[in-house]
This record gives sequence, structure tokens and C-alpha cells, in this order.
Amino acid sequence: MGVTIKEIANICGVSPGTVDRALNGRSGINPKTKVKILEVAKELNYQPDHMARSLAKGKTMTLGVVLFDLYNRSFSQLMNAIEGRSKEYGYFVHLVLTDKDPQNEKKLIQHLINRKVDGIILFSVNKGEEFNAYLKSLKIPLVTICNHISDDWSYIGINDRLAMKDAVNCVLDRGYERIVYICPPLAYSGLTNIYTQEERLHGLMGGLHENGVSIDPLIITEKDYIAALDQIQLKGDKRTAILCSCDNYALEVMNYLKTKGYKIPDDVGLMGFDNIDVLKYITPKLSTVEYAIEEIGTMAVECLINKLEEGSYTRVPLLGHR
Amino acid sequence: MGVTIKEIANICGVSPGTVDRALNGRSGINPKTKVKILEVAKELNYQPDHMARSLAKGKTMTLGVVLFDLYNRSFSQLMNAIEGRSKEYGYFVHLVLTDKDPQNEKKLIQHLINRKVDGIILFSVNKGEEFNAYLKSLKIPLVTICNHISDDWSYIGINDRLAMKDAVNCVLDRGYERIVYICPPLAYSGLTNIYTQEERLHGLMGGLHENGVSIDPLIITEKDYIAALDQIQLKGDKRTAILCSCDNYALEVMNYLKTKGYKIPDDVGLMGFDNIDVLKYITPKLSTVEYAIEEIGTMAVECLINKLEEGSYTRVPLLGHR
DNA sequence: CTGAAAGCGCTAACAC
DNA sequence: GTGTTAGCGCTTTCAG
Repeated sequence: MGVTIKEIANICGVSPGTVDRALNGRSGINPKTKVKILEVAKELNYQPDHMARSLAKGKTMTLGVVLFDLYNRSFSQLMNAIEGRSKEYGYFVHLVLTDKDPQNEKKLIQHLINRKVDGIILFSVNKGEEFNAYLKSLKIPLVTICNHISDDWSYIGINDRLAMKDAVNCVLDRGYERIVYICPPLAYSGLTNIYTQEERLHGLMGGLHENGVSIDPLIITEKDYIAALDQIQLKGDKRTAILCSCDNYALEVMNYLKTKGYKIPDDVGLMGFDNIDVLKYITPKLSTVEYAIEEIGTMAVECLINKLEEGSYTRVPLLGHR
Repeated sequence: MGVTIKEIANICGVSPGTVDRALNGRSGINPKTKVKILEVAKELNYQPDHMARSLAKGKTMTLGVVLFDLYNRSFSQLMNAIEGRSKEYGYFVHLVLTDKDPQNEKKLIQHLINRKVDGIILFSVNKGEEFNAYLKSLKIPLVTICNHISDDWSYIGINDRLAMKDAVNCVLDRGYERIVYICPPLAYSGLTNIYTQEERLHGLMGGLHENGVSIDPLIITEKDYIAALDQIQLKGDKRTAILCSCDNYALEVMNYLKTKGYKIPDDVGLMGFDNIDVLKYITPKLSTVEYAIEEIGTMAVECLINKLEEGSYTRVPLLGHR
């Protein structure tokens, strides 16, 4: 197919080794022969075979990225950021989507290993000791994002707990006295990795039980949370606010509230989490928790590449929110 | 690192060739030795080195995917579909994002070539004879999506022209007599590949000049189309409809109209294109043109893989819309 | 400064 | 049926 190092060597009357020296700027080569080789290479539009190089060097300059899907708006923003930053460092990405299926995830990680990616950025659906041990056995640099697995790995994310607590305080300040919390993933508690969601729940509970306040929220974990919500009396003597563990749910709830004729935020309060970019088109404005999702992506890349090239993980502080 | 075919050969007291036969189900091997080899392989958790295999076979089982970005909602839906379908066929994807920069795109395509992807799915920002010749020189199976380049390649997309024409007719039926068309990409006419946008424009013009109708639309191609729109008197003796070449613009326009206090669709008509999934959360409901964006992705994968494995492109008819 | 040669791990054609 | 061997294209060590 393409022109090889060998052909260039033949044409220049030198050996493949010398061509390699010229092409890769290694030392120990006569400037004149180097120039000539480079000329010929350019002439022939030589393009190195990445595959062969990787095999020889044992390094692929590829990062594996494991995400749930690209439907959730945050995930595509995340991926966009990861792709961009990786490219800047000369690494490229190998994206696999698990669809939140733990078995699938294991298979796909194994696949990335077989493809000899240099490192992995993992938004995991698996959890637990066994899985952690498996990851360790892979002996590959790995950075976890959004869902924590264990302290064996760098973790990039925000302080979800604190963020949700702040959100709760904000809601209480506005005078709501009754809280409905929507978080379907909690139904998978113990089954899959819902670390982020659990953190947010903790934040919720924390916010509802301090500073003299003590409110017990009504927690909805049904998959069909709209149906569940429909069973609840939303207007009563106490003003109700519906908090959602992410904007996606909040948007669905908003649609529901609209069809029911409830006014937001007067009749019912509503709050999301993530500040996905489409919110700017939504009316009424949805209250939410904002943080830099792209930054999670870029930090993950930097942390991973740092590990690859310097040999150690950098400790990344939890990112901010507001 | 991992256990190799050679080690297995040693352990089983056979040759690497035989191990290969067992592992890859090739014929000409004693069932008994095969069983033994497979056992040992499983025991040692043998994992084939994809890199080495690719080098030896000259096939990577990887598809390169070239998109603008993942910000546009349609693009992430597209990518999600591509990843999923590829996986089903045992191919994996190598995603690169051009950010609509033609030079960048060329660089990234070259990169995919160097990585020896088996085929490419291309949503191109480049166009023209020269670029087409370049693509041909690559001698690699390639499928174009959304933006047409030339008939040298399979093209997967919808009949944008007809779809827009239908949309226009629909708008006219509703009694609007003045049309503003928003399509900033048209400013790049001749510079980058805006095939899809041009088709939509043709559809628009077609719809406005037939069946006795003859309306000249006001076409806005400014990057800051909101500012441009702000210069225009929207309420007058003739009812105005604003058509947008995609939902993204329509959403921005809707925000603008809301702040100006215009009622949609009474004061001003508004129509988008794409039916991106977030529209279901938008009020008032945005009129739009719907088509199966995921299908473009899956068809592209199938068309490309068909070419890879059968050796010929399948002709894919333009997909439907409504 | 340059060449020769051994490998990276796997495949496949050709012997035995 | 099985072993041998020559690659795939590039890197790298060791002589010279």
C-alpha cells in the first residue's frame, strides 16, 4: 500500500535504521544524509504505519474512553472535550459505549485492552471489590470520572454532595417546605455504580437535616417516575419543590407539570442538576446546579496522560460548582 | 505483558501455527489437540493482541468516523448510532472531530489512514474536485453522510430539498405570506461543504416559486443572525414566518422572539429542521422537519461494512422525512 | 555516523 | 495434522 521505510532506504542507498534515525529525529546521523532522506520521504509522501510502530514500541498513542451513551447531553459534551484535549497531546480516542450494561462494560474494557490502548478513561457502571481487582489486574493506567470506584484510581468529578446540599439550601431559602426527590437510578443501588447519584442523595439529606431544619423528602426511584409523581398531591398547605438528580428528569417533570397546568415556580418548585446546554431554550427557566462538565473531560485526559508520560497520577481536586 | 501464542505453543508442546489454527477455528487440526490448546488458552486467559493481528492481516476492524463536533445534538445521536451498529458487526470506531475546519479535516483523515482504519464514514467540511481526487488517492472505502462530495462515494442522507419544500408548503398553507430564512452556513458558500444547507435552500426556493405562488424570501446568512433579525420589522400587514435551516437556529430565534414578546405562531411563524430530541421540552412546540438521524448512522455503517466485506457499495436510497 | 539483525505477536503458505 | 518459516512495517541494540 503505502511507501515504507524500506523503500526509502533503498532509494537513498542507506539502511532502514538510518531512515528511522532521520525520520524520528534520533541522534547519530549525518545532517546531509538526513536532509536527503527527508527530501525523499516528502517526495514520496511517506506516511508512517501507526500499527507497525505501535507493535514495535508497545505504545499506541490511543486512549480508551468508556461512557454510557451519547444521548445524555452531558456525555456528549464530555466526549467532545475529551476528544479535543487528547488530540492536542497527540493521543487519539477509542470510544466505547456500554449502554449502562455491566457485562457489556467488562467486555468493552477487555476489548480496549486487546487493542492495546495506553490508558483508559472510565465512567463506570460496574463497582465493588471484585471489579476493582479486575481493573487492577489489567495493569493499565486508568482514570475514573463521575462514578468513583476506589482510591486506587484517580477520580475526576465535582463534589456532588456539597453541590446538592447547596441546591437544597437554595430551595429551602425560597420557602418550599415539602420536598419530592426524583432519582430513578437509586433503584439500582447495590447493583450498579451509581456513586454520583448516591452522593447527590447524601447531599440532599444533609441539606434537609441541619440548621434546625428537618424535612423528610419523598423519594421517587421508579423508572416511570412521572407515573409515580402523578400519584402525589402536589398542591397543599405546604409548598412543594421537586428536586431531580439531573436535568433530564427535571425536563420530563416540567413537561408533566405543564400539562397539569401547574405554574413553576409558584405552584410547584422544580430544580435540576447539570445545567445541560439546552436549558437556555427552556421556559420557564429551570433552576439547576452548574459545573464545568467539559473540564471533567479535559482534566481526565491530562491526568491520564500525565500518568502515562510522567509515571504518576496527579491528584486532582474535586471541581467546583455553583 | 499478556500471554502470547508462543507461550501456549510451548506449554502444549505444539507450534505457534497449530495454536493459531485452534484459536481461530481454522481447519486441519486434530480435535483433541484443539481442545487441549483451547483449554490452556482459557486457563491462561489468553487475549489476542489486536495490534499484531492487524499488522499481519492488514485489516484493523476499525472504522474511522469524521464529524464536526458532538455539540450539535444531531451529531451525537448520529455517533451513538454509528458506534452501536459498528460494534454489532465486530468493528470499532475511531472518532475524530474536525470542528468544521477544512485543514483540520484533511489532517485527521490522513491520521485515520496512518492508523490503517478499514474504512471511513465522512461528514465532510471539504468539497470540490481536488479534495475528491485526494480522497480517491487514499484508496480506502469511504461513505459520505449528510454532506455530499461526489458520486464516487456512497451517500447517506435524506432528500433535504424535498423535505424543505414540503416544509415551505406547510408554512404557506398556514397563511404566512412573508418568509425570512435563516441559514448562516450559506455565508460559506463556495468555501466549505454546505451541501445539505444548499439543498435545503433549493427546497425553500422551489416551494416559494411554484403552484402560482411567488414569494421572495429574506435570507439571513449573518453569523450573528439574531442581530440581523433584530433589524427587521416582523409584524406588518403581511404575516411573517421565520424558517431556519436547522433547529439550533430556530431555538435561538425562539428565545429572541420570546424576549421581544412576540407570540408564536400567531404574531410570527417559526420552523426548524431536524427535530432534535430536546424539542419535546420546548414550549411553544416548534414546528420542524423530522427524519431518522440514527438511521443515517446505521445505514452508513452497513453500507461501509458491506463494501469492506462484499467489495461493493450498496446503493442506498435517500431516506424519508415527514 | 551507519549497517545488520533481532524482534513486537500474529498469520499463512508451504513443507513434512 | 502439524511444524517451519517468512513476513506485516517499524524500532532498537549492537557492531563496525
